[in-house]
Amino acid sequence: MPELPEVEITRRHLVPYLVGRRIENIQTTGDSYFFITPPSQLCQCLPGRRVEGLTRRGKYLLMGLSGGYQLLIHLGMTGQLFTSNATNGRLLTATARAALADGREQVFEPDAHTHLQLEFADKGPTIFFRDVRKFGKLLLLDRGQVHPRLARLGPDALEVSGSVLFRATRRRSCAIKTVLMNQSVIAGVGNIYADEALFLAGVRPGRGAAQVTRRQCDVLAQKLRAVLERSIKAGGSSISDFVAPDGSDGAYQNERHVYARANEPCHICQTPIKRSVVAQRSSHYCPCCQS
DNA sequence: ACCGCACCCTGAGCGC
DNA sequence: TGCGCTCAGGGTGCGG
Repeated sequence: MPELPEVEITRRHLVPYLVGRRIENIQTTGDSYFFITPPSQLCQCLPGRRVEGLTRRGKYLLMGLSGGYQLLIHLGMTGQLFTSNATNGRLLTATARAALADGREQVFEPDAHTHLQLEFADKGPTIFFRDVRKFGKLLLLDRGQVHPRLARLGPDALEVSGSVLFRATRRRSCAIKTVLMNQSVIAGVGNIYADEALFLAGVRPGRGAAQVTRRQCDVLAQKLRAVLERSIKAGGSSISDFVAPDGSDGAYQNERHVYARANEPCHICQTPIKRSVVAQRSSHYCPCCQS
């Protein structure tokens, strides 16, 4: 489940593999709703273009292309971007794993879930976009076009302040966790890091947003930034599908305090972690440390 | 303006 | 043992 840290790690890994290279050819799977821009149009527009940059807005990646075009990528829940020299067994078929064990050069074999392949004029590593559940999004933006979804995004979660959070929580009847995950309030926070930051701030996910004090908003914003920065350092969370572009797994899942730890003891007070549903999402908290 | 819900899709896990 | 069904999972857009 890629959230801000996983998207940022993906971006950092891919920059050296993308920027300055010229796309020669692309391959796609067939029309599907997650291709906001139809594959036929991508095939027409992408080849020949040089990649000029790769930036991130919240959980979105923006690949800058020559001619002023931009490819907008959202990884959804199970989206993966990786290079053809990635060697994570979870990405490979049995044949490819055997080849790797034999010391032969590993070749990722695109499967039915590999929706986009970028091949480059320099014949170097290919870039793959794979998404089993198809919750991701691919969209080509024309010169100067700003997608409404991007325009609506709030400040990046790495830069969120207590005052932004405090203002957003006033006169709202929803739960504090709903506010944290609202991308137009803060861009980049999903279920895992919302639960973790709420734990560190001592606030229950289901607490009414308007009941959170100014002081708690400051702490929450600070913990949120800390948790995201720490996860980026650890290589992200590889809880289900996340694999970095070089094939490495993240390690942040080993540092989790509450997420997906229902019934396990709290790291602080040993009370069993509780699971509840907030905003239609499973939420985890310590009933003793959080109020 | 804000909130809650349906929907997108597939694999894992369970029951028969 | 094997088949088929149910549901989890997160973000977004839409309807109320």
